[in-house]
Amino acid sequence: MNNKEKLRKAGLRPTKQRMIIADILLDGINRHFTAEILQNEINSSGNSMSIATIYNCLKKFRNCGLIKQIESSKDTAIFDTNINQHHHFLDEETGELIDIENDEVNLRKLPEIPQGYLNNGVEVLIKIKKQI
Amino acid sequence: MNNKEKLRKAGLRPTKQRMIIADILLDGINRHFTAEILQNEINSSGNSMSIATIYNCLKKFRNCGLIKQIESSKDTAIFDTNINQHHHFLDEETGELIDIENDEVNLRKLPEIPQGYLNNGVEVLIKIKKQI
DNA sequence: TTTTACTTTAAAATCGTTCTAAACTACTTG
DNA sequence: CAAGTAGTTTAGAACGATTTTAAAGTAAAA
Repeated sequence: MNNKEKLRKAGLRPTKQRMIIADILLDGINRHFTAEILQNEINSSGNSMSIATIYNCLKKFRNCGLIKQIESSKDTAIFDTNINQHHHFLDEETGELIDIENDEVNLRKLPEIPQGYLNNGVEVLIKIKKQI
Repeated sequence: MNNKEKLRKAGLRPTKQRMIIADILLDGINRHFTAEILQNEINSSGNSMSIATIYNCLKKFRNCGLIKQIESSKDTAIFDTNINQHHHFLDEETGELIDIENDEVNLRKLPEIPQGYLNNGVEVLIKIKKQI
């Protein structure tokens, strides 16, 4: 399925701008990125785009499940092109994130989901720090 | 150990402002809060404090391990008075966080920590959504 | 004490992100 | 294909959380 079809399937009009971003993000490679990093990649690809459009686009892509936003206490939103359930190592010093595939983690025991709620995904974060 | 001693032990001068905040936060009750919520509690306690001081203080307290900051993609920093390793349910719609005690989660298998790094804490986040 | 280093403060600045409203464009319908 | 309309993009203004500034204040050391 090409990117135009992916956008259509997600209920998004395949505009010129969304196609430029889809061509960068939806290439099957797992990446963590911020709006600013994406803007640099757009510029490097010989295109340009208003930062407002980049934010709009990221929000739409995220809401459609084309990308994920990572839970992070950094001041800049971090997105992930890996939309499968998976986990992360986090170096809190540098903010570096490293993917952990889902099958590398196994939960023996999970707590009961609160009354009236459904499980909507489990994320394991392993904080790491450089050895001295 | 009283709060003055706790601050001293953490390497922080027990100033008037830090004592006010310590009296609110270090009462043994587990709470999630933002700088704004804390400011309201300070005001309710009949005190007042510059917002810059509140941020300074939260940063110092966090760096000393007196409180924790929660990994969250919300635009406001969320802190936690529970400094023991534990986990959370997160309702992404509302942002509500519910504590999960560490012994309610058991990991059968953890990935190998990357070369040159040490494990610095594991956090499990279970995203939940309201049943329809 | 006196000194020194650290802390607090109000106000300004900064930074990421969102809003606004006008111009534009993809899609629908006739 | 033409015209309409609903959704999109844009630059720039606005916003909200947080940090910086620089001056005044305070705790601890000498």
